[in-house]
Amino acid sequence: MDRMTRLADTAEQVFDRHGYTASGMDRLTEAAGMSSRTLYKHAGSKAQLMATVLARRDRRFLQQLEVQSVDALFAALEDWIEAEGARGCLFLRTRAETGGDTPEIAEAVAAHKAAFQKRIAGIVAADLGNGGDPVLAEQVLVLFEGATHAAVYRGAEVVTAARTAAAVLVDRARS
Amino acid sequence: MDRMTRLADTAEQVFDRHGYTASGMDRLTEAAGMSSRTLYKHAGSKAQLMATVLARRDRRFLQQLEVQSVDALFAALEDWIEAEGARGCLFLRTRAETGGDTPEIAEAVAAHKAAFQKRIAGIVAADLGNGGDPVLAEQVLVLFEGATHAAVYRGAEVVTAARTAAAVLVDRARS
DNA sequence: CCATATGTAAAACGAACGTTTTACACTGCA
DNA sequence: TGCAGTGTAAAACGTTCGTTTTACATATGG
Repeated sequence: MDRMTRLADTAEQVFDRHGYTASGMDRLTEAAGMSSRTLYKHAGSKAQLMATVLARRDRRFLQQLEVQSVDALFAALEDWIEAEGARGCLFLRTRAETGGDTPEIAEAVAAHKAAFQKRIAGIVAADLGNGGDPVLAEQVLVLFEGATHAAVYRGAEVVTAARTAAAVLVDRARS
Repeated sequence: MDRMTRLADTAEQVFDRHGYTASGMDRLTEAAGMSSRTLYKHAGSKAQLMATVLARRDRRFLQQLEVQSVDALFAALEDWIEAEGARGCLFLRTRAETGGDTPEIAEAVAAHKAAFQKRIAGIVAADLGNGGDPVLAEQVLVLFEGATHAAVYRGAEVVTAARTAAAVLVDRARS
């Protein structure tokens, strides 16, 4: 396991649990088990490190969402939350923390959300077996985002509620 | 307009736009137009100031949600976003930023979300005209939370998508 | 007209911030 | 044997953090 992987993995955990601004470089170097000199050589800066973390998380997250039905989409979210916990969306949180003033972070967030929305639209189209349904896709996206954030304080059961709600909407759109 | 009101109002804007940690006391004193000494006399500390801000926002937000139907609930969210913009939920953002390590903030967030969930359950019960429907209430909450957060990057139109989705679910529950 | 309260302006506090530098140890290849 | 390359440990950089303090101005009420 090379140093950049180890650094990005531990940084993702620290940033996710304590927030971007509140996570000092001391905590990151200690968690990654390397000196600050090595960290800066590999990561460039704190903001670049966060951008790297977000890019890797984007890949990992979208990989988990490689499904062909809306029901499987919410099943995947259940799996994700069970494995990672429910702390809301790291992308939106980070973007809000930095107020969009950090270009590399703002770009990583925008890229992720665009890809995410596209993925949802594709899943809805595959599920319906036609060219897609933009309104339904938007509703599924809202349910997904809502489940992600409501799970923070209502628990993982809200994903089930979102899942059955989505099933109703898909069923309606199919006929 | 007394000083505490002026302070809380401007602090809410600053915190909401730039985040809790990233908002230094200098920016707060300057925005509120008062010396740091006066600020600390009235607010106690930065964390207490944020807790005060959250408590006031909780009152204002729930006031806007004093409606009797699910449709009016999402209409109220549309109004809120038009007036305040879409930056996600300040409560969840602040809680995530502090990692729950600041008791007064964690308590304010927990109190708000409990009241919010109770309000939704009440609106669903009023709309259905019966004792309520816990599953439907959870689904409406997820749609509301989802619209709040999706609006950040998809625009206020997602609220309309959530609104029509909620109408479908309510209609189904009524029969 | 003095006393008290309440405010401002600004300096100062120690701590923590992100980042860079210094000094030194270990590897692998000529 | 020697020389890069890559790592660590730790001090130091200047800045900013949240908070307190000092010194001084202003208004109100007995």
